[in-house]
Amino acid sequence: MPQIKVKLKQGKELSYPVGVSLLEICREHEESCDGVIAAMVNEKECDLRSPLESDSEVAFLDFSDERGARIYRHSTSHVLAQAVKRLYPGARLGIGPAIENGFYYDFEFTEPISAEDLGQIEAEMKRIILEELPFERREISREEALALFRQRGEPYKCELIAELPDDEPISIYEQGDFVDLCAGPHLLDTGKIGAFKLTGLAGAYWRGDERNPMLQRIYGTSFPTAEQLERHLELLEEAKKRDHRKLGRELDLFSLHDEGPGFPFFHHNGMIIIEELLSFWRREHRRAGYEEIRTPMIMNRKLWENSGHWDHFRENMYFTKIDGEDYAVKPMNCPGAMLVYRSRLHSYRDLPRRIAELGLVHRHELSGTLHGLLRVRSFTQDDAHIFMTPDQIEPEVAGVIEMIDRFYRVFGFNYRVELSTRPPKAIGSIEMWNRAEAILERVLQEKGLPYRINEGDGAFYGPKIDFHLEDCLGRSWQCGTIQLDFQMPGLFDLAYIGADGQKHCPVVIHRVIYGAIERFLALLIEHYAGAFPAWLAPQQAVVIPITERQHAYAAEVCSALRGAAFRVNLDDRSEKVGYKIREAQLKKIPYMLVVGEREAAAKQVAVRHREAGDLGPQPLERFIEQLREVIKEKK
RNA sequence: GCUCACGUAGCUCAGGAGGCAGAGCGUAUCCUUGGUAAGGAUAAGGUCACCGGUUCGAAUCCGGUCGUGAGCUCCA
Repeated sequence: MPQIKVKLKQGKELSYPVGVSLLEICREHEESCDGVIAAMVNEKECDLRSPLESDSEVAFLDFSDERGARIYRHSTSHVLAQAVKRLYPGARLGIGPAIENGFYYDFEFTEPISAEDLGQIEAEMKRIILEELPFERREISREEALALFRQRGEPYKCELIAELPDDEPISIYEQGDFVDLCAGPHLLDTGKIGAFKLTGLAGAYWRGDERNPMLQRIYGTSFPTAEQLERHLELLEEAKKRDHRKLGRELDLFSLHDEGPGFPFFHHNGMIIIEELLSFWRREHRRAGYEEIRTPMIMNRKLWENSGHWDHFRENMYFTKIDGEDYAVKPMNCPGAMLVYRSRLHSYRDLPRRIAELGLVHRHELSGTLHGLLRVRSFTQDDAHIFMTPDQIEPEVAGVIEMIDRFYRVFGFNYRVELSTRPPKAIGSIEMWNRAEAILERVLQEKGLPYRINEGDGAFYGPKIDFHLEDCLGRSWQCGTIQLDFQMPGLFDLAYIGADGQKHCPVVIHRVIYGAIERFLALLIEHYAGAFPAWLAPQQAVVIPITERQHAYAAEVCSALRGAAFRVNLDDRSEKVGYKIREAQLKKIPYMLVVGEREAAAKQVAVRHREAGDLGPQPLERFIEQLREVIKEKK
């Protein structure tokens, strides 16, 4: 019998007869096969059941490997689909991939199901797991596949098969009475699934297109052990405690009202944080050579026709009539900045001209997309438009990338970068777009920033580099963005006089750092779980007298701190220290200054820090210096 | 906008086969002056989201509207 060479990850080289299965190799050479989910054969994911036909490099995957976890959960989604087909034979299958931390499967039910039905489906899944049905792969021809799924009444599967590329082998996986079109690989059998839970039910358009029918998507997750599942669910519960909507109410930062859906109301505490973010922002921007302007909220329709917004953004805009003429509430700041640029002549020596604006924009977003402060209908962009000569593009884009990185580091945010390319609804020539995209890509590569390409997601006037941050549940939100624009300066007839004495059209970068202050604040709340560093904390310290006899001294301490420009309050209610401390902890105030008889006599304060606890007494002056330092360092 | 779910006191939530609206926290007043995460007493507080229907009677059942949540689509 002919032999093949098998090289294992550990470097061992073995010889086996052709057709040996990965499972046999695993049994011989892995300490335990229990946790092994699938294998990588020459960098390709494979079922353990599959035979080896030629010399191969083999590595086994368990749940700790991201690919292993994905295969594990994908197999769970097949069990879900099997359970659904047993309970609802008329249900049609959509797709059922693994996602981050779980999986989903889309179905079209004859009658919509509700969340209460998930329990029954879970019970059926448990039965399927106990049946230990093997996942069996088969490769079949396109005709066979179409016939099979047509006969089983699966039009969505047929649609997928019809669109598979010609050279792609079509594989199906069978487990007992269930068959699914699937590239695989899968677990050995359904019994290998340890613990799972169905976590949600939602609508989802077939193939993500709103013109298609809406299917019902069942979400779930699975883990090898019940303990791991339990821990995951607990982590989710913990994460929900950081939710900015909950903390925003508890810390009195902002509120949302039926009277203005999507239009947030900021309270005093929220305003303090915003003001700190903005003054930091202004300092940094002045230093980086930006000027600041403010343009009107409402401008004439003609401006929006000129800018292209009327044609490309109208469904997101609000309108009004003034003296019988159409006006629009600005959804973007760029046209205003264009007018400011155009209000005087420019020499190439004036460029780059960096014009910033903290502009409040309004956009009509679909009601179903509103989400706390993360998705609103009015928001403040920390915008700037950089007017440049073409040869200034790369250094300016690089400068903005550095600035965004500098800002996000201050808060300790990890971010993800995307390059968004030409959308279907775009203005300008394809050549311009290609050029602009190439420039952005080049700068990203020079900066060595890892990035993902987001095909067709650019603004209508140009491609962009987007910076994404995550919320408490790991959902990703676009914040910073750098958009390159060769179109709008031309539409507004902008010019500068070049070294050659001729008129030239400048290029523009649209960019934001925070993105929207509202969204950034929401992410900050979740990032810090409401416990803001002292420079941002609405209240930086609270003075806590122990008895009424220290009220006068406490008031003195409080006004000394206020005199030093700190945000401090005096808690002179007739409550016990423990009570006041508990309340200050819950309000996440960084410093609590307890003053009793001893402190009053020695002109001291007993400092308690929100996280570090009791730090003991110290002279008031020393505390003031320390707090000043902490605030300056933004720690 | 679409799918499913939800809407009871400032907050968190009970309850309700159709018959006087409940708790804890918070708030107010009084007592208590207490050394590092909840001292005690009393009280106030709700057209049960809104509009309509069924009914002798609706917070409860039905329909609609608005809002909210999880997703989808869309986006800073």
